[in-house]
Parts: sequence; C-alpha cells; structure tokens
Amino acid sequence: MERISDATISRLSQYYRTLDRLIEQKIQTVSSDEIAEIDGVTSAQVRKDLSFFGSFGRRGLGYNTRDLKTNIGYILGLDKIWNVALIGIGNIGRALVDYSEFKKQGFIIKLLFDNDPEKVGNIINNLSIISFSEVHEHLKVEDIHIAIVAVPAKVAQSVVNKLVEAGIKAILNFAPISLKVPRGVMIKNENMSIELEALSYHLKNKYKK
Amino acid sequence: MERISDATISRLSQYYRTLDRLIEQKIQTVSSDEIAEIDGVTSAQVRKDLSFFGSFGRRGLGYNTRDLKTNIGYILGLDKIWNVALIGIGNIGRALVDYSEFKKQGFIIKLLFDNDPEKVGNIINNLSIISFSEVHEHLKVEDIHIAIVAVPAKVAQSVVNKLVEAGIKAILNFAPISLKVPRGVMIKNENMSIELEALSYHLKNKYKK
DNA sequence: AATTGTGAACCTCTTCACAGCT
DNA sequence: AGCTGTGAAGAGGTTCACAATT
Repeated sequence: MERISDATISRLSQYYRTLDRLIEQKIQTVSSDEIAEIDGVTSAQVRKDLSFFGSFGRRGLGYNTRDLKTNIGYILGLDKIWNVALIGIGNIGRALVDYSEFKKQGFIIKLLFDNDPEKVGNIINNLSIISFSEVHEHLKVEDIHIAIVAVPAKVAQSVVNKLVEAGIKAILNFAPISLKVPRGVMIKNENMSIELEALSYHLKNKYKK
Repeated sequence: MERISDATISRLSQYYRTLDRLIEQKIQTVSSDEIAEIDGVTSAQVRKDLSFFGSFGRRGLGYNTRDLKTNIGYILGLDKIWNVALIGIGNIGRALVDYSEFKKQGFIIKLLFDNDPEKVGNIINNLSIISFSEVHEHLKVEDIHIAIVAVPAKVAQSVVNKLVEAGIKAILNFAPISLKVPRGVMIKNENMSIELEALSYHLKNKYKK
C-alpha cells in the first residue's frame, strides 16, 4: 500500500469524531463540503484523504454518515479492541485512567504501573497499581498492544527501553523529551507544552507583522 | 517577518528542551548534528529552523548551549510570564493545575473555572475554583493571556465563544472536537485520541505492507 | 578540520479543476 | 444539477551541497 501521511491519518480521526456527532444528531447524509466546514479544512482535502483508501461516497449525493464512520473506523483500526498499559500514575496518568474518550474508541487500559512503593497496590478504577519492575511478565499475560508513558522526563528513556525489551511495538509518550526506539517500534509524542509555546510565539509576534 | 511554519515552531520547542538538558549536564557547546541526533531530525533541519531567526552559532565550533537556549526562549516568548486561565476542573483539568512543565516555561495558571456548583469554591493549589458565569470580569482583572479549555466536547464551543467575547486571543483546547474561532483568535488542539488512533492505524497495517 | 548558514534542488502535501456518476 | 474522485498544477517544507567562517 502507498505510504499515507501522518496528516491524513490525524484528519481521518477528526472526521471520525465529526461523523459520530452528526450521527448523534440523526443526520444521515453529509457532503465533503460540510465535513470540511466543520473541521476547518477544504473539501478537496477531505475527498483526497478518503480517496487513498477507496470510494465511500456517491456522486451527486455525498456520504452516508454511518457507512463513512464505519469505514474510517475500519481504516484506523477502531473496529478492534486495543489493550493498553499505563506507566506512571502521577497527575497526568491518573487523569488518563478514566479518560472516557479512550474507552469509547476501543482503547482499554488494562494495567497500571508505577515504581513508587506508596502507590503500588492502590486501586484505581478497579485496577491495582503494579510495580514497574514486574512489567515484563504482566504485559505478556494481558496481551498488551500499546503502552502509554506518563513518567517524569528523567526516567522516560529507561522506561521505554524496558517496554521495548518486553516486546511493546507502540508507545504514546507524555514525557516532554525526545525518546529513542529501535526500528519497528512506533512512538508518538503528546507534548502539551509545545502547543502552549506555539501560542506564546504567536501572541508575542502578533503586533509585529 | 516571513511566515514561519508550525513545524518549525514546534521543533524549536523541542530544541529548547534539549538545550535545557544539555545545560543541566554542564555541556557548553553543541553542534547542529548533535541536536539533530537527540531530537531525531536532520542537522540541516536544525540549522534551517534557526536561520529564519538569525545566526546563533559559530562556524567550525557549533552553538553555545546557554546562548542558544536564551535565543530560542526569546523567539518563542518564553522570556515573558504568561497568565493562564484553566476552564474545566475535571480529570484533565486537575492534572494540568500542577503540571510543573507549564510553570517552568513561564505559563502561570492564575484562575480556575468550572460550572459545577459542587466544585465552585473548592481550593486547588491555592486557587479557588470560580463559577464560569463570572469569567468575563475575572479575565480582565487578572490580565489573562491564554485560556486552557478542558471541558466536555458538548459544551466546548459555547465556552470558547464566551472566552472570545471576554477578549481572549489564545486558546489551548483539550476537548476532542473542532472549534470555531473568529479571525485574530488562535486556537491549538491537544487531542490525545488522535495520536492513539495513529498508533492503532500503524499497528493494524504493520504486517500488510 | 570542523561546522555554520543558505540558495537551489527535491520531495511531499494541498488545492485546483473537471470528468464521471447519481 | 449536484457532488465525488482524481490527475495535474501549485505551494510549502525538507534536504543537499557548498561557500563562508572559525
């Protein structure tokens, strides 16, 4: 298959959520123009993004909202259940444990890890926090597909190394640091400061241009 | 000034953090090649990104870590203090209140808002949660520059509308929905599901290519 | 000898524009 | 008549490659 850009994939995620809301509003048909308007892109962009994966609309009529949502869900792998382990039960980690948006899309947090002896054994959302030293065995048993790393920057690389050793192939990193992973392992970063700093940059330059 | 791409700005944020760590390690000089290696980009990319704003290195020698950090900080507006209001004190909001990375970069959360009467009046990190209906007056008094929106998707657009009315020009949105803002107002989205879904897409397609 | 700064080449992504369906 | 699907054109971002500098 042709290599698809990250930008296209993340727009598909957006369209998916937009379709979800349209369906909630009992809207059955939508045009690329309407999706584009809602998501702040061009209609050609919407059609092009979809065209990499097939033809999901009907000329002259638009797209059936349910069908398109199902198709995009299938493209993104949201038709599957993904088992997730969360490492680091600090502020961010705790917020993610019951972030309903994840569960809604089929990402089920099945294991919680932390290294703080004060936290190990505590129960959050019916899950007992496990010591990270035991990560290897548990990941296998629970068939974990994705690890979310929400540990301090200083220890993030060593945590990721251990996860990779344990066979994890997909990591979502919340630590504000660039991490190295071997080929074949995917890592995506969620660095909340970066967007804030972009706002800072624009505010600062607003009245200069 | 020439229009700078978002990609360049977010890489500058990365370099900034990398320099911070190099300085902590008492490293005084760094080459574009070394920064590139750490952050997973090419050295030409590092030099090009910097070149939009000036010449910060010395040929044959590289960059002084402290100077470069100061310069990037200045470019991004991190030499200033930015007053931030946080709207929505749920799971995510609570995690952000004491997310130390923000404070470290000069983003100070000064006001907390929520509409839940159970929460209004509660104190978190020395800040009393205020009813969102009073947002207008408070934003003025505290000279707020940036609003972080961490409310449910259903109410996010109406919250943003009120913030815009109150004169806010920069918004960081955590609700998983595309929001409309008038020209002149900047909005950045932090949609944690999008990155997870990109991982899902790649896992699903891993063994097909 | 080493490394920056940068125009030019290259590549990738977006938009245009229209043929093709409904 | 209306809207999709898509090749081609255009815009924008990245990498190359080398002159300039220390």
